[in-house]
Amino acid sequence: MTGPRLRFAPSPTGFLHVGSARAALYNWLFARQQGGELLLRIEDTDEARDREEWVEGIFEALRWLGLDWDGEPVRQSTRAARHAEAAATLEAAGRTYWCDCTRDAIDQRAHAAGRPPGYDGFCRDRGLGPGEGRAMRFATPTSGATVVHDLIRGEPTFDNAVIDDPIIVRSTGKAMFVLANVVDDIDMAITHVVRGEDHLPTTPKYLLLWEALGGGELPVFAHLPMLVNEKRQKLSKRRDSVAVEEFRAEGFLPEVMVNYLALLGWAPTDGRERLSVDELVREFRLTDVNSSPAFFDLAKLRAFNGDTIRAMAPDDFALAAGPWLSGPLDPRLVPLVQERVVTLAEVAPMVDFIDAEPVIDPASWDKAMAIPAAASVLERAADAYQALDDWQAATLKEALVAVGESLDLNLKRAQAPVRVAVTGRSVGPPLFESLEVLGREVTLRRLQAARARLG
RNA sequence: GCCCCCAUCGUCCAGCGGCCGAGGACGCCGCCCUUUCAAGGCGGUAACACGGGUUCGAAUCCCGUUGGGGGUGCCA
Repeated sequence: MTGPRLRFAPSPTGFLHVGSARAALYNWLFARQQGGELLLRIEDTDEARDREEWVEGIFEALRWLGLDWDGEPVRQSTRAARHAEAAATLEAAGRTYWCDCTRDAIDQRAHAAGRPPGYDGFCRDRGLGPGEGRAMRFATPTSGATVVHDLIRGEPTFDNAVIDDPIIVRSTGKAMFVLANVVDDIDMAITHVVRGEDHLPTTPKYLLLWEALGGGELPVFAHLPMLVNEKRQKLSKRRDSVAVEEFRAEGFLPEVMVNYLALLGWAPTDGRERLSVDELVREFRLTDVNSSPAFFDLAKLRAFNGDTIRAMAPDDFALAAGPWLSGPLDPRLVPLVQERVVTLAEVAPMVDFIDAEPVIDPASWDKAMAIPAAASVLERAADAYQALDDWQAATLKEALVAVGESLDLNLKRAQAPVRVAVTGRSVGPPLFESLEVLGREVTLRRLQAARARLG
């Protein structure tokens, strides 16, 4: 007995969004845990919307997340002959008919008859043959019921009478999604179909087609809860910015994405939330996945990312942040910055004053320089730093404490003008370590420039 | 309209008939620490949608209501 065979079957119509990534992850976790296989199928049959660049983007995003797959990805577009063959089989078995109804005609008939929208089987018995503007429909049973066996949802049951006859071959001769999907799953010997809940309503058609094609043992289904936005609507590529590639660019860590995504719809029962990939593979249970939709909470993702960054070895952190920086970050500042960022992209703006002249933030300036003694602080700090023997954080701090005392200011207040003068902002890494790295010359120049600016 | 799915703190989860006067995490609030900002420590706020059943006992099972979502394409 071989392991289960799963598939992730995205259509290349955009970036990989987090909902798809979550589906890919759950497929991957289950396959890896069960010693099965995860196949990749690119459903590129929508010429109007598919773009080749998205295909490579999907591969790249999956690789970044650490989700690998078995064998070469299957391009659905290369399987047209098999789809046509399957359609011919169904036609020969008398399970199909040709239809020349336009969408308008269908709608008008429904409206005129006061029936709900949807195809009415108008062409079922017209005996039409293939031809211009004619599509092939699959004749679904008019009685009985079709049951979906779903690991997550139990057994959703659909009356066959309410299942419309789907178009399976377009008038162009190309297979529609349902047919291609079923034929490919049969040929790829898929045993478990793990996908979004949005596919559940079309699953009975899938099942009926599978049986009509003699696909053999039916796959087991697991329809995952949708990922929703703050309005509790299904995440959409257009409306919501949720591309995996974007999170990557913003400096989220791949293991954090995987950890967080895994928890959207599933959790171990002991309450642990920070799980390694190995732990996820070991502990994940498809049957324990929730059935209710989950909101993708950026705040929690950020919390996880910050935690993980802080837990990194400083060298690893510096290495990881590299791509977001123009040059190397002084080792003395690495741990200080590491503790203060949530994403890797936040590193650069935090230390930009080191290598470039500070950009003065007006609000910070106004607040720090508002105290009457600000000018004196800058002057005396410059004097003290000019005379300082030992240019180190500890002595720099001592000297400024003394300056503060001479002006009756505590360090909290005395450091503010210096910080803004040197970094341009009121927030940033610890001041004295920053000055140490900056060096005497630059520090003095910036203190004097700020003093001059004060007038 | 019709079909299907869903329903525990603001959010994500735990709970699978008694251990629940409901637990954890994120968020939020307060306090402590503190050279800014963080981090850290401590404490707090906050939920079983509603109504019927079943049962000695229900957040947990059943039915209904309400609410939300998805589907209903010659898209996938």
